[in-house]
Amino acid sequence: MVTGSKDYDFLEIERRWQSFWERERPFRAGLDPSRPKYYVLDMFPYPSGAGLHIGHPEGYTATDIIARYRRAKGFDVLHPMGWDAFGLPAEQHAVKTGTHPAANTQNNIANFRRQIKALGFSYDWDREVDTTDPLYFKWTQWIFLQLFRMGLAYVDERPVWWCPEMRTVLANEEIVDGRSEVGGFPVERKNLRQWVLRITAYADRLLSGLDGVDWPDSTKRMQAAWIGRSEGAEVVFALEHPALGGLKVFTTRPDTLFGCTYMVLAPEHALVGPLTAPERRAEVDEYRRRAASKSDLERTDLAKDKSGVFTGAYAVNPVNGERIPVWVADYVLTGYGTGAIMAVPAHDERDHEFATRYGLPIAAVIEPAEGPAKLPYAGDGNLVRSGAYTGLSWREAKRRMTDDLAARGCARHSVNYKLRDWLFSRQRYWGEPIPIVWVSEEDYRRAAPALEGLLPREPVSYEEGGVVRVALPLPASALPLELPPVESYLPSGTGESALANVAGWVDIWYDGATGRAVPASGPRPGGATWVRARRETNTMPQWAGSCWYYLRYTDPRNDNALASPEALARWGGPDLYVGGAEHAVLHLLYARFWHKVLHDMGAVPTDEPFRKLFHQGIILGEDGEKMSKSRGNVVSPDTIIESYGADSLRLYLMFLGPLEAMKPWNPRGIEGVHRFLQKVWRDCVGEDGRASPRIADGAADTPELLKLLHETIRKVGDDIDGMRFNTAISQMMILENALHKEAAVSRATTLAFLQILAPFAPHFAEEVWSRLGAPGLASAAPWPSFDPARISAAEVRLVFQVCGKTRGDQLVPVGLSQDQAVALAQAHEKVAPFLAGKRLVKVVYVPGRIINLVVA
RNA sequence: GCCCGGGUGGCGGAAUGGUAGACGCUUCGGACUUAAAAUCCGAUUUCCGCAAGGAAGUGUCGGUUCGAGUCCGGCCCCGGGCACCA
Repeated sequence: MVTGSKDYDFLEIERRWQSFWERERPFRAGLDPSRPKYYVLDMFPYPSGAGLHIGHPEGYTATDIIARYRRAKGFDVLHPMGWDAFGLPAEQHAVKTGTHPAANTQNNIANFRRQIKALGFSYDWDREVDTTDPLYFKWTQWIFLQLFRMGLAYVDERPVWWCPEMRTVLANEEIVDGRSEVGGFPVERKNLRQWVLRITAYADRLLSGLDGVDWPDSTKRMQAAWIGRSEGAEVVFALEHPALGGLKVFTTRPDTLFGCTYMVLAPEHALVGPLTAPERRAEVDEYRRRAASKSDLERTDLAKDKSGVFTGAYAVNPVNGERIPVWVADYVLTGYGTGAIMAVPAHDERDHEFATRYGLPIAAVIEPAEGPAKLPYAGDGNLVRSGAYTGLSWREAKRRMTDDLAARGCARHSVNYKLRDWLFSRQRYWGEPIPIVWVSEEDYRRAAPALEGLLPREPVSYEEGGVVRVALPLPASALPLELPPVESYLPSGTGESALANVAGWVDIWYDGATGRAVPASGPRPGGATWVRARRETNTMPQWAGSCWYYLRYTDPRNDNALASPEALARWGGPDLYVGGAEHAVLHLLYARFWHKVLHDMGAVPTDEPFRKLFHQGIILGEDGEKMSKSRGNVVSPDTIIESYGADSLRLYLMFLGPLEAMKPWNPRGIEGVHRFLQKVWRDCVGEDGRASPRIADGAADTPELLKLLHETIRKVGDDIDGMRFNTAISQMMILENALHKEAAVSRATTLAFLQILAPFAPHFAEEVWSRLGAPGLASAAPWPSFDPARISAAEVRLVFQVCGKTRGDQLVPVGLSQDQAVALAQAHEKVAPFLAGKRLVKVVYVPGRIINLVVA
C-alpha cells in the first residue's frame, strides 16, 4: 500500500491513503468496548454554498490530532462530523431559483464532505448526521413535544421585523440600518403569535451548572452575564389613588429606600393608563406613542439623553410614608423585573441623570467611611438619614429592611434574571415543522383523552378574532412531520411561512389519536377522534437541530429513541468540544437547556452536555483583517492542498500560533512546514523510493540523540494533551534537524518519530512508515513511551550570575553541592572579574539551573 | 461606560519567577551548478567595538525579589463581549 513515486508526491500519497481509509474505515467508533472511551467533537458546520474556508479546518485539525493521538494511546474514540443544514441562505437560494432548498443543501453538503475528506480527518463517517434529514429531525420534533408536554413551550405575541414592501418577516441579520438588506425597504415592528420556550425556568441551574464544567473562563462569564442573576426585593408602594392598590417594583438596593425620591414606570406598564391624572393624560399618551414607535436600538444606543413625563400620580414610600411622584420613562424596561422602579438618584447613575434633567430631589442615604461622597455614589458604605436603620452597613440594612417590610406584607426577597424566554418559531419554510395542530376548545377536550400523558397541564392556546385555538401535539407515532412541497418558498405575505399557502396540508381533518390527516377540503373521515384542525405553520429556528446533535452521534441510526440508553451510557457527552467563541452564549446555552430537560425526564444520564470546551481562534486574512468575500482575502483549503498537500496545510494551521489565538494567515509561512516534511522524506526515503540507506537496523544512536528523541516524545504528548500544537511541531522540527545531521539513524528512532508525527501529518507518516517496511499502520501502533532515564543527563548546564546578571555558564555534574558550585563560579574566567575585590554577601543556588552570587 | 483577553526582533511566535527571542518565515553571505531553482552550511534584536567583549532591551511609569516578559499598582494602545436589566 505505497505509492510508486520516488519523491514526496503529496497529491498521489494523500489520494491513496484517503481511499484506503474510505475502503477500510479504520476510524469507526465502538469497535472495542474493552477500551476506555474518548469522545471528541467539533461544532458541526452550516454547509454554505461558498464551501470550506481556512477557518473550518483549524479546529478540525486540532480535534483530529487529538482523536488520532487518543486512538494510539488505546482509546475507543468517537470523532464524528455532520451538517447543521437548515438555515436562511438555503431558503433564500430556493426563493431565488425556485428549486427545493433540500437539493441545494445536499449539493453543498457533498462539497463540504469532499473538502473535509481531502484534509484526511479521521471522522467516523458511518455516524454522519444531517439536521434536515427527516430521520434526524423526527427526534428534534420529539424533543419539542417533550418540552410542550412539560409546560416549557407556550405561545405569546412577540414583535418581529416586518417589511411591508416585501410582505415578509425578516431576521435581524437581514436588516441593515433599519432597512431590508435586500431591496433596502423600510421595516417595522409587528407583533406575531410565536412559540416561546421557557428557558428562564432553568436559569438558576444553567448558572450553577457552569461551576462544574471545564470551559474558558471568559465563556463562563459571558453565559453568567447573559443569565444575569440579581438578588434583591420586590417592594410594594401604595398608590394615593385608592382604587389602584399598590405599585410593585424590583430593586437590588432596598437599603436605599429612604433615598427614593420618585418612581418610574415603563411606558408599556399596565398601570400607566389608570393612574395618569386627567390633566396629564394627553402628554403621557403622546410619550407612550413615541416610545412605542422607537426601536430597541433607538431606545438604548441613540437615546443618550433620558426622557420621561410626570403622570400626576403619587405613591407612598413604605419606609417613611413620604409622598413621591410617579413618572413614565423609557429608560425603564418593560421586560425586566416588574417594569417599574423606585428611583434613588443619589445612588444610581441612571436615576441621577434623570433627576438632574427634570429637577427631581436627590437624597443621599449611603455614606462611605471617609464622609459624604460625590453623587451618584454606588459604592460601599453605611446608612445615613434612614430612620432606625441609620448607621447600619448597606448589606445589613438590605436584609433587615426587606425582612421588616416583608413582616408588614409589603415586600419580599426576590431574584431576577436578565435571561428571557427563547423565541422558538420562525416564519420560514426551511426549518423543522413544529408538530402541533390547532383545534377548537371543544375539539381539544374531545381529543385529549387519547393523548393522555402528552399534554401540558395547562393547555396552550391563543385567541384570534374571538375564536380560541388550542395546541394539540402530534403523537410520536406521527413523526417525523415532513415539509410538504410548496409552489413558492416565499413567505405567505400575511406574516406566516410559505407553509400557510399549502391548503391541503394546513387545513385538515385530523385524527388526534394517530396523527393521521386528510385535507379539510374533502369529507370528514368517519370515527369520533377526527376533528377539524389547522397545522402550525411556524418552523423551528436553526438552533434546534444543533441543540442535541452531539447525542445523536452516539447512536445515529436509532429509529426508536434519539439514542439508546446503552449508547448514551457508553459515550455520554463529548469529553472535548471545540468550536468558535461566537457560539459562547446562544448555541451553548440552548444546548445546555435542552440537555437538562432531557436529563430531568431521564432521557440522558448527565446533567451537563459539554464537560470540556475549547474555542479555536479566528484566522485572519493576509492583511490582518477578517476574511471576507468583499475584502477578497479569503483563503480556500483547496488551493493550498493543491500546491502543498493536506499534511502541510494541517501542520501549518497548527504551527501558526496558539490554537486559541487570533492570527493572520501568512502564505509564505507554509513553505516552512512543507520543507520540514520534504526534509524528513529525504532523510527516510532513498533515491529508489525505498528505505534510505541512512536508516540502519543496527545503528547505535548517540545518547544525545536518544535524549532528544525521548524529550520529544514526552513534549509532543504533553503538548497534544494541553492543546499546544504549535510547540509540539517546533519540537519535532528540532528533532528532525538533529536526525538530519546524523550519518545514520536507527530504524527504531525513525519509526518512533513517524508515529508522533502521524496525528499531525497522517498521510505522510503512513506512507513513509510503509516504505520503511514497518509492519501494519503507523496509526495502529501503540503510542511510543518515553524513558525518563534517557532524558535525565549526567551533566547539566549551570548558569552563573553575579547580582542577578548572567556572566557565564558551564556543564556541571548533576547533584553538585552549593559549595562546589560557588567554587566553580569563582574560578570561571568570565565570572571572576566581576567578583574581584568584592565581598560575597549572599548565594542563591538553584541546582541544575543557576547560581547567583550577590556581592557588595 | 462596564467586564474580559492581549502588547516580545522585519514577520508568525517560544520562554515551571532563573541564559529573552526556541521553532519557522524573511533577508544577507557561502557551497553545489555552465546558470537558475531546489538543496546544504552559516548569519539575522539594537547600539558601541577590527575583535575579544560590553551595554541596552519584552507598550509605558513605578513597586516586590538575589533575580521580573512572567508577580503587584498606575497609565497608554489594540482586540473581543455586554450595554439604561433597577
